[in-house]
Amino acid sequence: MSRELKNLLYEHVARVGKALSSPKRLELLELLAQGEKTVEVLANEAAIDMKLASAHLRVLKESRLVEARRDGRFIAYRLSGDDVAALWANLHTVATEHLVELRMALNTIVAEPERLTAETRLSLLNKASQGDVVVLDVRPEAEYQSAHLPHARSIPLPELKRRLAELPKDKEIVAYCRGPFCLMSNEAADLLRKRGYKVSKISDGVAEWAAAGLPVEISD
Amino acid sequence: MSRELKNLLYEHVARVGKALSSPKRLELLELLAQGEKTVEVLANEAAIDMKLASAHLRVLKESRLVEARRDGRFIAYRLSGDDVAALWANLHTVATEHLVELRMALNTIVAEPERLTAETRLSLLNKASQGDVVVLDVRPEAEYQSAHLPHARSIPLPELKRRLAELPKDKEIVAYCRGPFCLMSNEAADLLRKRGYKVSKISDGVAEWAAAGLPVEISD
DNA sequence: ACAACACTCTAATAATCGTTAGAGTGTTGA
DNA sequence: TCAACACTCTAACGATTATTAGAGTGTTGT
Repeated sequence: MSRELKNLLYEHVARVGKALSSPKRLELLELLAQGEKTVEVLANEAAIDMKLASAHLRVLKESRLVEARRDGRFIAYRLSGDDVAALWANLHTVATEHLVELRMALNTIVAEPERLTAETRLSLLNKASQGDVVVLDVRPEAEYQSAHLPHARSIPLPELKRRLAELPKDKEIVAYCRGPFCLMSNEAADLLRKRGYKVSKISDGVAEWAAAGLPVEISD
Repeated sequence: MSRELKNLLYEHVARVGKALSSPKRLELLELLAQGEKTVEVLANEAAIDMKLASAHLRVLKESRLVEARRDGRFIAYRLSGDDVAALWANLHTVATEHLVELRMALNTIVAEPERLTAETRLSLLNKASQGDVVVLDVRPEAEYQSAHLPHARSIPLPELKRRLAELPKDKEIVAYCRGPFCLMSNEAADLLRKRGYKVSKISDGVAEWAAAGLPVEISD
């Protein structure tokens, strides 16, 4: 008697799983984890047709992972909650942990599969608050405004070359961007390293950072 | 140039999402979160054909969420790691949090949608360790052996009626089972309440408990 | 009121998935 | 060595899903 009701429960959860079963939707979700964005922006950044982006966003909306809001002629989407960003972080962590193919694919892109531990994160937070390291956010400024790591400084990747003067040569610099699948911080680190800066990169984005239970800052 | 490589990453993660997109697979995953089980047991408990169970388990295995091990004539499946159980807990939490339909469906089954907070869990752990409450595990004994909440006592639901003498009438009893979608602890609580016991039920199973960062016990 | 814009909705196709049936594989006990 | 067992694999079907095109909707600026 309760079997059909139980099946109903699993079916509802499976709706969320289904929303997470398409690469494009995951990419959109990661972009939305950086902050609210319009369909046009999302389509551009994910390099897909706007109609297709709209269709995928509809699925995400029906599974209640994202919410939409009309802003003039634009429609802006955002995650339904911080727990959705945490779910995304959890999902790609499990995938990276267990899927050998994913780890190999990651290795062909960046020779750095190491994940941050609770200690490295805390020590970074500590050093950042004391000014011992410069935490560098290389995402677009709007995403920095939406949320960023504590004490982080914003220099979007395209502006980095002409804003080098803002960075100290004697301090350690730690660059980050959208998360483990984002290459902006790699490019930034390569650029800075060539110019003689002491720079490293971390794979965390704000979603991963928050999912680890650490605080993020929001620019008013 | 890096776009195809990036797509590859999302495709791999989507494989895990795809594995989570079928109600039957989620049910199997929840059963496996209780411990290692054979295909036959899984098929019986999920009330599906063994061939179908085998097919679903194959998908789960290909997405590396579960592992298989031959044990004589039987093949036993288990989760690939604790992070998989945590992912399942995270998934159904997000679903329950945001999907109105799921919450309503849950309400028709149990009139109790409340989720445990960090404080309730800690206070339960505290009271249990001091013997102020009896934590009662009503799952099959094998699942208790595999992992159970700290200080929990095992009385499988089918044996409860004839083992009432083991439970005190003056102490608070807290029953639990496989998780928020499992009804065994509800049945147990109903039974005990009718007999005059001071009993309540929590929605946590070992997966939810562990996902909250709390320790679980394993019987040797 | 009208055109331009930023989407969304509907419809239609090809590709993929869930489920079942039947044959095949590896293991155990006689 | 053989039968029984506990699965897995292959093939096949109907049912979904991804993607695109074309028409439709609500908003803004003139």
